[in-house]
Amino acid sequence: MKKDVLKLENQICFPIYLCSKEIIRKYTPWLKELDLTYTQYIVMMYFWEKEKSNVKEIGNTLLLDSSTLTPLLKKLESKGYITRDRSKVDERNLEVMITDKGKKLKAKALSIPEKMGKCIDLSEEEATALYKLMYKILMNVERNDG
Amino acid sequence: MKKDVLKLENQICFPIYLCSKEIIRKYTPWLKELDLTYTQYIVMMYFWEKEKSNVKEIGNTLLLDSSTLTPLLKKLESKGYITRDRSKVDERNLEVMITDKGKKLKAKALSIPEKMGKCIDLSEEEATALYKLMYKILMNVERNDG
DNA sequence: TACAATTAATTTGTATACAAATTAATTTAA
DNA sequence: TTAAATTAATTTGTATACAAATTAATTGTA
Repeated sequence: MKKDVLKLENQICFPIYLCSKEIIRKYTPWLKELDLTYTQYIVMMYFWEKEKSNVKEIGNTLLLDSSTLTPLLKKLESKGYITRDRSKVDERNLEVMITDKGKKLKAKALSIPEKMGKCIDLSEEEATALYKLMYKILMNVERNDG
Repeated sequence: MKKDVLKLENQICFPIYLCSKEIIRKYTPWLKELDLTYTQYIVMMYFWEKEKSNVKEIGNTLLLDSSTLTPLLKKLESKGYITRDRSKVDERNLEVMITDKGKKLKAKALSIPEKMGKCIDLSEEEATALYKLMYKILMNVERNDG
């Protein structure tokens, strides 16, 4: 009896997809207190490390299409967390910069990683192994295409 | 110097989110040949195992909200892969059933898991470890809520 | 047995996601 | 030096996702 390769149970991608969704669902109420969605939170984390950037750079780091970022960044701008201005050097580029309000938001987010950590509840070794596997897959998947 | 818990690099959820997205992106062109999206593919895999179901059952298995499934199932119906009919026993339930055309689609999908496996490119041990970790997280995250 | 509570699916509203087409600015090359 | 090619961001179109509200059917109970 040959193994059914299309059985859901035999898929490795399916649980990754589920995990991603469930984790984001878990974040949602915590992020709601900061008036952020998960993707907006990722973008804010990016700006807590890097004061100034542009759409292309953000997209390269977060693996988000510019067409996803454009409305998202407008949203963050409307909340006062970032500014959006065309570069004077090259007007094709949009300079995106975090505001003071955006920087202050970080303090409110400080408790979230620990809460999520408790929720995920992996040992140090498990988390490290998972981390490595995820980046290995990312590397491999990206190997051949753009 | 204390570790910055909000650094993107220190997040375990972020690479899971990236992996999920990148894997789905990788599936897309292969599934396009079957006229399926990734979520539609998941639902079809479900029906390749279970001929008949309903919205609630599908949602419980695939962790998809009924409001996501309603339009998706209508789409699969319009492609002729499933049928949708109110149960005569309890008209609240929608009986969803795979068609012959839907069953035949499986043959065309048979090569996809191997292609994706090559793309992910993990050893047997790595894949097993990852699989276990994903289901552990799913279990843990679901522990407290509904 | 009516009426309240529950249940299943749908609708509505908001926010991703990404491919493809478009726009506008800059660079390359004939 | 100007037309073609490239580049960055936006717009458009389609498809998830899920919470909250709604609708319709069934069940529980006073």
